[in-house]
Amino acid sequence: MLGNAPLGPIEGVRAMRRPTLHAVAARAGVSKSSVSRVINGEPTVAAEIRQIVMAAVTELGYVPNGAARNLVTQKTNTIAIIVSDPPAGLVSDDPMFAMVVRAASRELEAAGKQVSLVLAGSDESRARVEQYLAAGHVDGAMLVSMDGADPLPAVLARTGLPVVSHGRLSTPGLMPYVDNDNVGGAAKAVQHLLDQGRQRIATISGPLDMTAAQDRLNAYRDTLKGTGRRSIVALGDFTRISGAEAMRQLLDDDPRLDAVFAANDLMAIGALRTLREAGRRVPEDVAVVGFDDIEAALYTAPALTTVRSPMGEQAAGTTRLLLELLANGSADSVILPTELVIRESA
Amino acid sequence: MLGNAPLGPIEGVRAMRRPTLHAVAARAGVSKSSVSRVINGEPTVAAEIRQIVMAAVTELGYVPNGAARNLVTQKTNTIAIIVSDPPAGLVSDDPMFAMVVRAASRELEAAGKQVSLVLAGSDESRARVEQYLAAGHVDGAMLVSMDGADPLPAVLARTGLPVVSHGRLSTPGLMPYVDNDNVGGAAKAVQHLLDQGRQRIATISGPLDMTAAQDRLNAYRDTLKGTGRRSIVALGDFTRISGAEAMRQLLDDDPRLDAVFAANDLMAIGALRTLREAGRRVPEDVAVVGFDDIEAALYTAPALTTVRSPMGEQAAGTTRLLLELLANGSADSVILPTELVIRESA
DNA sequence: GGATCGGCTGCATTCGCTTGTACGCAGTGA
DNA sequence: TCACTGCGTACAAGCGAATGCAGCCGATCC
Repeated sequence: MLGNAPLGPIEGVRAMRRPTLHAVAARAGVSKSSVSRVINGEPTVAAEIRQIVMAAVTELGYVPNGAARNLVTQKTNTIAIIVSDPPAGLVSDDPMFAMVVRAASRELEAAGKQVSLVLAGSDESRARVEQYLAAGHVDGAMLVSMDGADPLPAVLARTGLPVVSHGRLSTPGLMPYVDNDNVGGAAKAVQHLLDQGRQRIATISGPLDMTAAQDRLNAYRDTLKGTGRRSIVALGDFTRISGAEAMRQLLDDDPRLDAVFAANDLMAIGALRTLREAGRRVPEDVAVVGFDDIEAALYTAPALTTVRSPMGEQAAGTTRLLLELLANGSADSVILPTELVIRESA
Repeated sequence: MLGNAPLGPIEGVRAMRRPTLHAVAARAGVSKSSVSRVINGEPTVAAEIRQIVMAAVTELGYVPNGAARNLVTQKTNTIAIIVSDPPAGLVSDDPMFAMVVRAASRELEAAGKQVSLVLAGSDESRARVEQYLAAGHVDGAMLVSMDGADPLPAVLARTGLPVVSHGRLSTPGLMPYVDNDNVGGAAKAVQHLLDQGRQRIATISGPLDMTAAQDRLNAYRDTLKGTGRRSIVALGDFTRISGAEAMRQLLDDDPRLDAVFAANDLMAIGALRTLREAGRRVPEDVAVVGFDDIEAALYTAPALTTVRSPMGEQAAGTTRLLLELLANGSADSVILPTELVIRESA
């Protein structure tokens, strides 16, 4: 059906086939094996031959065919970054996505690996992902922001493919991961509010099928425990809009609250808007603390007090973990420290 | 150096080789060709045989090997998304990146294509990109946010690989693209400020090696022309911090300015912070208009008046353009309309 | 001077799959 | 009954590169 461009719109030199190993060998007057050895930098090649081959390579502009190489070596030099995709329509400018994907890609490219980006959304697409990985397109995979209900991690772990996770998974022991100290960070945030003498401290939680949200909520509760304060919880999903809505609900539930700990900065930003609309001053009337310390936290009015989680570090660390797993066959999970950053909002 | 896992940490069933076409054929008692035809959904297969083959496939859990398939078909079903990467260290939560990569990935996966994400940063990495594409790893590529100085577009265009660009390139005619109406949008923004009776209208420009920044700056100048107002320009690089700094500089240059058009929302957000620090009220003292209408524009205080550019649309459109190019051998560039969104800041 | 050794090369096989071609079989018309 | 269609199937030839193995060479040793 395709092929020799019968009268297609592209005319002229229809991309004369790229030169092959064979062509280079012929040009250099040596065997294919020798060319292959030169290309792969094997030391068992006479300097003179190496020269001749290199000359032929540059002359012909030879580049080894990836598919052929993958086929025979059974390796692809490619790593999949698998990101759970929010339901369609909900296209968000999630800073997490940008930071993580970018940092991980950099680390992988530095290690000479190629990156295959996979969005795991619907069930259907998840089946595709499984097929894709089973087809041997990649040497390993890195999971990003999987929720607890997702069956993908378990499936992947069973394939025998080296896999690591960016963030702890609900099901323990499936694969190594790099996470940050959500519990410690959230505790510091709430403690800071307590230290300020805040009496009614609410929280806006993330989606509870994600461990980061669970950890942060639990730490909030644990830190409040024994202080005589009750916990006031609203549920969000880590988006700005959900933060704004949750804040509205919190104000309804307890109009006298004087502090809010949002489980991430995006929701904190949403909460700030609701508070402004409600005529509450921050931090005088209500103190707000976020989590993550995304760049935007520096630009809110007032600037956001938050917990710094080293996202770039975490992504790079996860990548290195995978590379280690690939090299050694094993790797140990890592927890990165978090730190309170005090600005204006609390 | 590697290979048969002499005494590596991974023990036990070392992933018994995946079944091959051959194995399925043997199990089903037919030839490999028949299995291949069934797998590829060719109609010239008897229903009975198809059944038997399918049974064997599911029984053995067969998944065709990607590399082998790519090798013989000379296609990879993979598209590269090539994003110019800011210099290391400068890891940003660029909303553009998230939106574009996500939208494009979705569109590609919907079309059954796999996505290869490539960060083009240093010169060295750019050479790698070229090699990668020449190695036949992908069927086509999509360029994102290339600056004018980047030689990559020209190189790629010469390889004969189908390539499209997200956003117009400085060098015209190299490849089709999808852009949005930067000129029209910027004109609307500035006109809005004029309509308000603003007298001293400044602008914060983006990096001038990008066409989007050029277009927006030119439209600013053209719109001001003939109104008796002079143009006041500061240079940014599309980041928040650069917006904040540029705003500081503008206030130095002309303390009496009463309006600013920032070439994107991120810089507008930075400008808002500087204005707040300088004690200027927005919009009473200084009106601010941004560009892009990223989600964050809804959450600034005051909410940002801006020009909506359909980023997700643009990314999806660029993807479809590439698919069309792949299918037809040609495709026409597209310009998407932009629209002024009036909120509180102007 | 002849056997041995070590360093390089080239040959042939292999990876797993697609596809052009030859061929078998049953059904049809003469 | 036989040649003729046609549909479907099996066979075999690659796709392009990596690699174990044999063989060639000159150099070394006795």
